[in-house]
Amino acid sequence: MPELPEVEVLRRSLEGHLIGARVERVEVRDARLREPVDRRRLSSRLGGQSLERLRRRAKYLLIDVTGDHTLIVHLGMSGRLTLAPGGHPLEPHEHVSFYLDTGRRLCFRDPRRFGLVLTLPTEDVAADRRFRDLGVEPLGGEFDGACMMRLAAGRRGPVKSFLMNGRLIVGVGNIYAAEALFAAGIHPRRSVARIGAGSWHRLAESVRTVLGAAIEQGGTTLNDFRDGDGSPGYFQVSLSVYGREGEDCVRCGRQIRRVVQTGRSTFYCPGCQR
DNA sequence: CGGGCGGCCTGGAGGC
DNA sequence: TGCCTCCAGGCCGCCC
Repeated sequence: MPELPEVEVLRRSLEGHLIGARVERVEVRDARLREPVDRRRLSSRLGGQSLERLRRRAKYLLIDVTGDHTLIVHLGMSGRLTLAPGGHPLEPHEHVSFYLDTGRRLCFRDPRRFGLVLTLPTEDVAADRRFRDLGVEPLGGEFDGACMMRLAAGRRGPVKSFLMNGRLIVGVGNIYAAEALFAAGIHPRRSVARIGAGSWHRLAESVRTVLGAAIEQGGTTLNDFRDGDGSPGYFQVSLSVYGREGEDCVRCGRQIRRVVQTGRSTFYCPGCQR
């Protein structure tokens, strides 16, 4: 479900409700996520602590708490993190619940259990194996066409795989890779070795523009994305190619195609993307 | 070393 | 209605 825009929308929507709140209790009902949830660590590191800051790195949500620890949440494919009244009935697949002194409950639910909930000492986050090899933030100041060109130097393989390689660039998943390539007029199968400076510049701009627009519109809700307040996003109506196989291209009128690339669907316009 | 692919899970959609 | 297959927004590790 969630790529960078969805996690950023989630972060922004939760921030106002969570900063300053204290965790009274953590309940783990099903510890079997992508990695087993460490119940005792979660409780001892979060219990009684206040939430101080919400950050995002790649598709991870990072919540710094007093006591110098950080709660790390990754939504995987089907995860959600929402606020509910403390006594509200459990959501389906609500595997982890954080009971707050505001009378509300932060609910982590994840039917497919590809998500992640863990804590680390704040000072250890950057060097942790999950974070140390992450690539550049596409909305950060250092990301531009020249940066992409450097990252692509000496590489081969299709540009779509390059865009989705989290060791190079983070946060761009299957939806936004397709949308950015459409916006830049680049065919998803084009080899990175055959992209010139002008195209890299356009692609970098497209990535930033698409991600930024998606954030402004509350993310993409295809099935189940919700922000912290339970509100869906609206960017799905702005998608030009993703999920639109057989429809007419908004720009040139030709039919959008779907192909499979490294096991995943790729949508593109054969007229606009070369 | 880098790229491709299967596997991890469950649920929803669509075909028969 | 029910059963089967396919497909899904991410990521890791194995294989070549």
